[in-house]
Amino acid sequence: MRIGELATKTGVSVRALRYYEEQGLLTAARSGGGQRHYLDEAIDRVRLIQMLYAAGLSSRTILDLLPCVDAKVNTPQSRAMLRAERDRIERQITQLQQARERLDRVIALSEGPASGCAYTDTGTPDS
Amino acid sequence: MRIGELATKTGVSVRALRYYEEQGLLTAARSGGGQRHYLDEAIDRVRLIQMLYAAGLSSRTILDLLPCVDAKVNTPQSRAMLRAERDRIERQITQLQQARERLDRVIALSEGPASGCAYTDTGTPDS
DNA sequence: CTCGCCCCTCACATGAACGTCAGGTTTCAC
DNA sequence: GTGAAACCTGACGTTCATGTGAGGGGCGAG
Repeated sequence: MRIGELATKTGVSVRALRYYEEQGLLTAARSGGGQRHYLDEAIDRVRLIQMLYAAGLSSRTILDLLPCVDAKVNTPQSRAMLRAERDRIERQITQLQQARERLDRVIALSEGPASGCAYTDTGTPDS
Repeated sequence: MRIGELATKTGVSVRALRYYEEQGLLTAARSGGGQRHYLDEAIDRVRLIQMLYAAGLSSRTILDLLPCVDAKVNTPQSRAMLRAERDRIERQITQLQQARERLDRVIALSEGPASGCAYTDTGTPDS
């Protein structure tokens, strides 16, 4: 499969895919004229990369972690790295939960007492 | 208190505080020569801003939300905005939890079977 | 062979949240 | 009143993950 198809199937832009390759996160075979060809596995790979990006990891960190995830590199260092990142994520989850609680409190206040708000407005009213 | 002290007390850089003001997130009185003077309340304000930044909100979004949080602006629109952001945060928490689970699985694999790893290495070995 | 669509490689642009340097002013302790 | 520390306003630099052309080549259908 060529790059456009992979882009479509993963919902990631062509540019982003080239960028992933540039960063060493994704590899592709090249056919005669230099066009990239991907295996089906690339789809999962891209989804994993996206997941880690969404978790706030940098491409550099992802590059370090990928060998641990798929090639099963397994050294004390790699385990420490994995745990470190997981802990980072945990801390971030905690922070997010605090922020959410803060917003929840504000929301409760605004919806609660003396708010002239008996209805529950579940969507943004078209402005 | 002047900007340097506020920076020290909040752990945020002077530059960042000026940036917050530039973005309309933080206001300061000016003394004769143009220097910023902050009330003690500014400390909490900055901490709130940091919390929201940490939750991944943009300065623009924070700017929109702050009036709801502290000036108690309370309109259907503001409530919808608050809920929208809280939901965004919730979704991000979910994504992070998925990423964490993924890492947990990898960690379990690497520490578990046939790993020559009977000890539990809780820290990064000084490299 | 040629049209059209997809692909290629530069390489500059973007936006967010600051860092950093330059050149100048204010404040405050002494 | 004076010198150093802290502050001021620009304004350009940085990093990251892309967006966005420009200019040119690959490749299957007819």
